[in-house]
Amino acid sequence: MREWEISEWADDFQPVFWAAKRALTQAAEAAFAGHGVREGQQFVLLCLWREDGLPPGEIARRLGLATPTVTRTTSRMEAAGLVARRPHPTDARLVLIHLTERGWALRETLNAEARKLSERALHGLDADERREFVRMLDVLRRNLAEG
Amino acid sequence: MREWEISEWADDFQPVFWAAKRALTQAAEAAFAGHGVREGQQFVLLCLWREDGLPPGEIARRLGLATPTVTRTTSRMEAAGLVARRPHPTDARLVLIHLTERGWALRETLNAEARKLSERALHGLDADERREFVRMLDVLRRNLAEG
DNA sequence: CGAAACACGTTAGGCGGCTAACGATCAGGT
DNA sequence: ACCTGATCGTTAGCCGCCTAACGTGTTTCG
Repeated sequence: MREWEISEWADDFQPVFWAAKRALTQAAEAAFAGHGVREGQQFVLLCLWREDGLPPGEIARRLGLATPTVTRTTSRMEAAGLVARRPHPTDARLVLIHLTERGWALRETLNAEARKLSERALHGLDADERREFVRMLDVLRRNLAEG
Repeated sequence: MREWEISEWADDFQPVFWAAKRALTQAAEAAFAGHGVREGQQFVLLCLWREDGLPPGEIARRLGLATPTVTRTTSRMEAAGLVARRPHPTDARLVLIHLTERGWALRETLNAEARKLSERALHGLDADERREFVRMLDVLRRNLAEG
């Protein structure tokens, strides 16, 4: 039996990764939804907790996202009362995204929620395995990063 | 991008996974787009190559997706000439998704494309590491699977 | 000093994922 | 035979992600 007859793909890496990705996305959505934060917004918050008052393009650059993604995400977050838009004092092209009190207030809560989620996701893997796992994920990202 | 020295979360597992997931999604999109197949549709094709003529609900069950996702995806694939809808001979509730000639013809091409993508993604990891990686991804999925 | 080149955010539109609600069909119990 | 309850596919609408096109403001250079 030749190898390509055993499984369709050379290995089952892609289906397994795909399934894991959807599982984590859904679990994260469930974990954050109760606090009015949608999956994906947590990384924007993470970014702003580290440095508040960034323009959308800079957030996109730091998170590796396209700028329109950040524009629309922050619009929704603004509607949800998490952030506020303010004009840049000297450069009228720029818009600065600022955390609201509510955005700051969620910091500890969401960090705890994220820790719980990671713990649940990685349950059964010891510290070495977790390190290896994160390392391999990063290898993957670097391998696929263009430019 | 290299901006990830996250100290906010207990570990940086989630951001790294998130970045890897987007990288793989985009790379897969790029790999399949030239053949008129969009990211996500490859798994429906994989499913039908194994067993043609399945109803949407069954495809959803096998792939772990919600039924409406499959309904819409197969609609787009129908418009793209990859599959065709046919009524079930005895049960009028069911719709059977059949591969077209074009859907069958892409089998080897897309498998080759997928192998290339996996090879590129996992470059630098030996066979043992790849097995471990896939195993840990599956642990993750099982840990997060509800029910 | 003015026009071209550049930088920035937004809008428009597409795909992939989801849940909720709807309509149609089949199967079971009375 | 009929009404009830499952089962199935589709529609509608939300969010996350993307690219392309647009409009406005800034910078640069002739």
